[in-house]
Amino acid sequence: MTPSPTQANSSELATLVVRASERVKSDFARAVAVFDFPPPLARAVLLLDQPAQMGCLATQMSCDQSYITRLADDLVKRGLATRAPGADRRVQVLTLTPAGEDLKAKLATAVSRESSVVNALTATQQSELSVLLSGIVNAP
Amino acid sequence: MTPSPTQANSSELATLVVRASERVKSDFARAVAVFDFPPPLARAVLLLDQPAQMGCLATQMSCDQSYITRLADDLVKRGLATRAPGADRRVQVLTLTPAGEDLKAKLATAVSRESSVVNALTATQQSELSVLLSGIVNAP
DNA sequence: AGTCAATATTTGATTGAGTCAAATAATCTT
DNA sequence: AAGATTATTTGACTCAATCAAATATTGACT
Repeated sequence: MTPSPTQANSSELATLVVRASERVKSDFARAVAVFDFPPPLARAVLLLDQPAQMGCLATQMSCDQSYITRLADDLVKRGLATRAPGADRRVQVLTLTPAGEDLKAKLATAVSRESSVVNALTATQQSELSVLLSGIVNAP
Repeated sequence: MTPSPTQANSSELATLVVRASERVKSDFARAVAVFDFPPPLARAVLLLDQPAQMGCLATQMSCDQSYITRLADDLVKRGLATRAPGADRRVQVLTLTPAGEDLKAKLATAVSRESSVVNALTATQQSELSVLLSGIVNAP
């Protein structure tokens, strides 16, 4: 029995998903490289909408908390954020400095400008894509 | 001016693409973990349809050639492939051993069984997705 | 008040996936 | 035959991220 076309194509489709993601990531990396910024750090800056506690950031980035500690070290060293204990003094609250807010705005613009997702698809296509990918992400 | 809905959603869509890819990769990793197999090595095995020269494999996996050297070392050490000089004696040709072919078949089955892309989308949805992602991947 | 469990962050060590540069070997061009 | 090109290999290294253990604080219970 020859392999069903569905099976052959599904593997190609899986690699296409991965390649699209690599494209998204490289768009992102290229956009932030201009600012001499490692992508994970840029991601953290863009997620800091309001002062956030570190564990929360770890959840959003779905990574280990200890990794956030190191990103935060870097942000503070660059003068882009401050770390201050919260009301509950176990937690540390990260807050962007004015320089951080400033950079965040520039990053957002650059990232959006470089985004193939934005540039290559119409709004309609974008929402179709969103539906399909949600199906994958939310699969059991 | 409030940010246009398009701009807000495009960043979400970008992260959705990345999350879908992470899902695809973790499906893959879970499928091959049963065989005590690092994902990149499994990927190489699945790409070895016919005897292939190493540089070619590097192109397919879009990675540095030297990385293929190390994967090949591992495959040979595990008795899954042999390395033999080709007609052009600069090149080394990788060929799956019977054990390698055997494992490859099992890997293919397991990977396809675990694939959310297969399991969560209808055939029609899969081809729609393919069109949209190609648009991203082939963007200028 | 005092103890015990749970939560948040930090540090040091380590892993995995890969790159880069230089070395070697073989082939092609002239 | 010389020099440029191509394929692979090796050693050193980077980057993103995790794990395990340590520390500090809080909450719950008695």
